[in-house]
Amino acid sequence: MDRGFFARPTPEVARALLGHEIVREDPDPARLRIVETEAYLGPEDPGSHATRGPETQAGRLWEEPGQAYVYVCYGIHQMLNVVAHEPDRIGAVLVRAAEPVDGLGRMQERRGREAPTEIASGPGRLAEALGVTRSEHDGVDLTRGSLRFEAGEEVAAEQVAVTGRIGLSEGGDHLLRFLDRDSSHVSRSLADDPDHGLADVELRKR
DNA sequence: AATAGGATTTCCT
DNA sequence: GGAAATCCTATTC
Repeated sequence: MDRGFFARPTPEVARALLGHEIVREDPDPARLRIVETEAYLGPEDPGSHATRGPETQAGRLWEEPGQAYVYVCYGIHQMLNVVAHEPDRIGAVLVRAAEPVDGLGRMQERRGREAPTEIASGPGRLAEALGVTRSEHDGVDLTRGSLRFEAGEEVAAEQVAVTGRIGLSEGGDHLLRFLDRDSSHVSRSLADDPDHGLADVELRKR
């Protein structure tokens, strides 16, 4: 995926990433198909780290699209985001879940579980499966290099759902979580979100 | 099946 | 010192 892909409105990038792949070459190859993402906007979004301001680690959200923003959540889990926004704007997309395509064996080892649906069905799980850490990967260019996005097959409009974001104390009601409604590799099923919609319909309302 | 509690780092008050 | 964009295990129904 080239830089231009990420230099668009953040929710649009979150939706567009579904179906594409996140790959890692070093130290061993892994490839997963992205099935769930969330958009985090600028300081006007109460759920976004941007509320912490540009002088904090979240200052990454102000920088050039296409680079990784990796932080630690609850002291344990690494969260992989990609900076994504229009010029002079702010935001990033959290990669929340993906389906193993290649390199399953090594990912099973890192995760300590067998079932393919438990390899990367959650942001902390996904980072662990790929071996992504804040110290190693925060700020790396995800358009090229060992850890990067690669073009896969785009998910059809009628197959992409939007829901509120997960795990937020504030701003969770915004419809900014995007998922492949047919995938069994998501972090939580659509049925658990009474208030969901069709992604492209919601995006058009802006 | 559902829920409760523990793990344990990083950043900011 | 406390909160944080979570996950796993154990315990209970």
